[in-house]
Amino acid sequence: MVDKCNKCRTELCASKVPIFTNLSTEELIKIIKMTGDKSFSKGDSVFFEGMKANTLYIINKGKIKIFKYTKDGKEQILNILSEGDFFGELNLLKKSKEYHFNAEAIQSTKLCTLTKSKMKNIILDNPKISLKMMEVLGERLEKLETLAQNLATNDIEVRVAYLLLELKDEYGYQVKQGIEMKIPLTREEMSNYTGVARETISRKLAAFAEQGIIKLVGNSKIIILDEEQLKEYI
Amino acid sequence: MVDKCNKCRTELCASKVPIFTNLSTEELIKIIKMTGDKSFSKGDSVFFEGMKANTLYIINKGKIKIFKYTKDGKEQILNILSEGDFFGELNLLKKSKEYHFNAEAIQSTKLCTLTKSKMKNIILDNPKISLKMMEVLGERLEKLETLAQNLATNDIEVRVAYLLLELKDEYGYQVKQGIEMKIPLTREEMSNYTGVARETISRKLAAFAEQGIIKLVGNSKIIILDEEQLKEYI
DNA sequence: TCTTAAATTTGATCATAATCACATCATTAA
DNA sequence: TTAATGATGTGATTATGATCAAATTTAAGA
Repeated sequence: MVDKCNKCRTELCASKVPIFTNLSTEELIKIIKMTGDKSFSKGDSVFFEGMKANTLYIINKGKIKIFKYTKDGKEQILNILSEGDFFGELNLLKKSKEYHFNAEAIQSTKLCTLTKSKMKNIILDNPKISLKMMEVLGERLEKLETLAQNLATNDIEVRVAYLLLELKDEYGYQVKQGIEMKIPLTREEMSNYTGVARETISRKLAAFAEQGIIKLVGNSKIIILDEEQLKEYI
Repeated sequence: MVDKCNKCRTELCASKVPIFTNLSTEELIKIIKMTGDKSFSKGDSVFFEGMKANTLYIINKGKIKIFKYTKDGKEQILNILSEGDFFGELNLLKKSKEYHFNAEAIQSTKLCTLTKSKMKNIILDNPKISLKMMEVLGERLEKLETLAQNLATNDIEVRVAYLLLELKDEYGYQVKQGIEMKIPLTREEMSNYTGVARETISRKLAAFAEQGIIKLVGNSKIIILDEEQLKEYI
């Protein structure tokens, strides 16, 4: 029973995480035994900005949006994380003991949890993990730099084109017509990621569709018909 | 002669760098022997986006701005780095072999240089360095998240207030009237950091001065008279 | 399938910062 | 000190996206 559970957990959680991929099977099992589980429904909060931070979360299934609130109460989405991604990790290293952003499930989501102290032990036992983590942090930095660059751009079409290409990288798959993607974001969340009003997102998407660059199918499916033209905006 | 040089270098470079502070004196000297030097005048480029990345830079003296270009050719400043900061490090870990941003001296600047392979050796010899580096990367991530949050804010006064408070943390010192700071940024660079037009920066600063929140002295000195009121914008 | 609430789109108006043009100021070097 | 040059400030205009107010569409549940 325990074995079955461990095997199942191995397949579903720690082994999926890039930062753990260098470890031996024994190490992995040791880690898996330390993890806990938590389930969240769409719209549930994992934690809020300002809450005491003592847990590292690893996404087993589902999607999490990471965001902060701007002065006027609007949420600014910083990242959308999927299966295998982890978050809450910065607070493992820093003096600060509070999360500085909010995490909320945008789909039905299962998370594995590791306490701060257990994660520290794992890192101390396996120094290579920190190298892997640095790599992941570096990628996240680069992504945020690009986000900042785009938020600074006053040309709104550039921002929307950037959003579409970001989504493509994460959710796109080839179909006859072009690259189809089932997006996990509502128009409002697209607005909160790009800093562009919800109505303006609608209008720009409609304009792109008009030009034959994309095709809108319902609310959550977009097909990129002409990727090259989209790229020219950036 | 060599000893004197090493001692001098110890004081001026590697020992200043937070990621090296845990090391023993012998380790430090070993590292210092590996570093090279480079000097830059105000306005000189250290490297461009797309250039082959094989060097880690440590700031010995001066200031460096890190930026990317937006589609329309405007520069978006991502960070202003000072003495003790390092940059170019992400490329030590990633497959990517090219810098993905530009670095330019905004003051007369001296840099210490470490090649990619030498830095790798140092990390392998001293696993604790990677923990320190993670901490620094985490701080940089947090800063960028706040930058993104502010660039997304459509209220321009919020962005300018944020800029002033950022500058205060880095360059402010108490005087009778309030907190004085000698800013290393031109109005244009403030514009390129906040994503707000240069003229608008001028106008908003003038408005803040009008309200008695700040006092402008020449082009590069600002005194924050009422920090609380400034904070209320954020 | 039908119902219904929520999400999205569309239209009209408005506010505001970008832009352009130029005046003024500050700083550096002679 | 004075040029001379680059940086900054100011005014007027304009463009554009935010906002408000419906209308419409979508999607989930009965």
